Amino acid sequence: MPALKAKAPKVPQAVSRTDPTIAPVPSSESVYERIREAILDHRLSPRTKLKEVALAELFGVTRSAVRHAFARLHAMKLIELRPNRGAIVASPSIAESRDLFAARRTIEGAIVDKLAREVSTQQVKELRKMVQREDHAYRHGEMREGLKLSVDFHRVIATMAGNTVFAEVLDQMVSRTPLVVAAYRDATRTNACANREHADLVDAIAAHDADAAVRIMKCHLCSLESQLNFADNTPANELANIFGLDARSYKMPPRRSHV
Amino acid sequence: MPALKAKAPKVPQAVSRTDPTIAPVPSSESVYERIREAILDHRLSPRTKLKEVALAELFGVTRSAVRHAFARLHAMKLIELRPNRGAIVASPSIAESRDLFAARRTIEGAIVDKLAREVSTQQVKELRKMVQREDHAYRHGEMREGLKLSVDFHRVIATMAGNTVFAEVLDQMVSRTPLVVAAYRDATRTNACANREHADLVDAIAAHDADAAVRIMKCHLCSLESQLNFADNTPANELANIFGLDARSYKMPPRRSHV
DNA sequence: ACGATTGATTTTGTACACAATATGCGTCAA
DNA sequence: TTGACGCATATTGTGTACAAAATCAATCGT
Repeated sequence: MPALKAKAPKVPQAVSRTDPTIAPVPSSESVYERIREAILDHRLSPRTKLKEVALAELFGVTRSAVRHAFARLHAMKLIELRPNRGAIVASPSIAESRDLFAARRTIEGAIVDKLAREVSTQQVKELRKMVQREDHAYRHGEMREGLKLSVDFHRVIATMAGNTVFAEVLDQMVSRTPLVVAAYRDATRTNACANREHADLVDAIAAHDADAAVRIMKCHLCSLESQLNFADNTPANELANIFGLDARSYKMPPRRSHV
Repeated sequence: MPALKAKAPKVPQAVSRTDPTIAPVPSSESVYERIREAILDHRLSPRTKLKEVALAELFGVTRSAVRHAFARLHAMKLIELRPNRGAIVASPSIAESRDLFAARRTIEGAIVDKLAREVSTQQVKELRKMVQREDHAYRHGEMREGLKLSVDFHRVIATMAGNTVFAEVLDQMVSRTPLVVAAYRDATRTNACANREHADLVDAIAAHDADAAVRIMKCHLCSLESQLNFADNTPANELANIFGLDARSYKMPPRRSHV
């Protein structure tokens, strides 16, 4: 059977020069993007193991590139790096998930407060366009596209507010949120209602009503959080989270048990 | 000279199972820590070039380890990674510095608000001890130690507040602040007065007076920021920042100058 | 039959060699 | 003298080989 462990998929990775695409983009960048997208799209579930060689062959790059991508994904808290045991898609604990939403309320509250006071008509126009596209996607049942646009909406608001530090921090938090949703979403509910709240938020911002904007944003985030089930959903992850263990490491303790 | 490229510093990484915390694991950890400390201590100035081989030989590790450390330092925004041109200590722009302080006011405000409501007597005791040690350091002229304790004070408060997401985010921001100070500090002033404000803050927290604690924290941060000189200090960095350029790349424009 | 242990295989970690790029210096022409 | 060009050197980027560690499966002892 090992015979079919063919070297065939061994792809020439010296393609850098033969590849007509622009040079300045390292191959690890695209790997990072593709894995990131997959996690945000819920195509990769929490705790999924990410094998270096498999991904390298899949994307036609070397392990080094995958490894670089892993480093960035780890910095964004999207994956967990376990020494000598590889990378897995991060699985936020319940406490961490709650903390994440609490932090988002504070930070996005501050962001919309600032934006509502300083927003330009051009920016309002752009925001309305985004809400419209998001609405369109949801109406046509394109949930995946809608989710992505919804995430982008929060990112764009953060960027518009003009504080680069906040924007960077929030980018990480917004990216982590889909992971929380994937881990704890309540199958009996739907989170498509978010769009209405986005529209209301833009109205408040357009009216320069900072207080209302802050209130709507915090309410929006609370609403998102309340749609999650921190009680008994996704039991496998739950167990692992409760005990703070990797689901695959139950056998570890015996090592020193008889000492 | 390559003779002293000692193989000696082989580090044991088998401790991984005992430490479930975040862990890229390797000997690069110590390199990361040492460079980080050096930046926080103002021993490494903004825009200082960090050569991979030099650091590798200095610390007795391989380039790979230095490279891993660079990746983490970059994630913490402590260094800048310029493709094919190496790493330099980050030099925050004026706008970025202001954004950083604004973000800290918001986040640390939220943190002390939470802490003031939930703090335990044990935690208060620990905070008072920290203030005392900091005071002791400053009184004995140990500015470097005082600065480190001052930074730690903010980190400890963030940890005590119990929101891990906030704590992580703030850790990055607090770490970046010494860089801002290094780039824009006003030589005519002293920032040793911060200690009194720390003491007042602990008093407010101990009294569970959240509003006062928030006010004092924001005031403290404003006070820190006001001690910086965003006008004409450290002219070299200033120039580079004004034009958004790397100080060493003035020769770049000629490329298309005659078009 | 169950659990622990050992060995084979898979998977990750690290050092190193070579390639690509940037940098610095010296020369040359206007 | 000034600016541009090109070569020599220095520095970073990347692929690969090897070593260390974990995983899996089958075996052995109780």
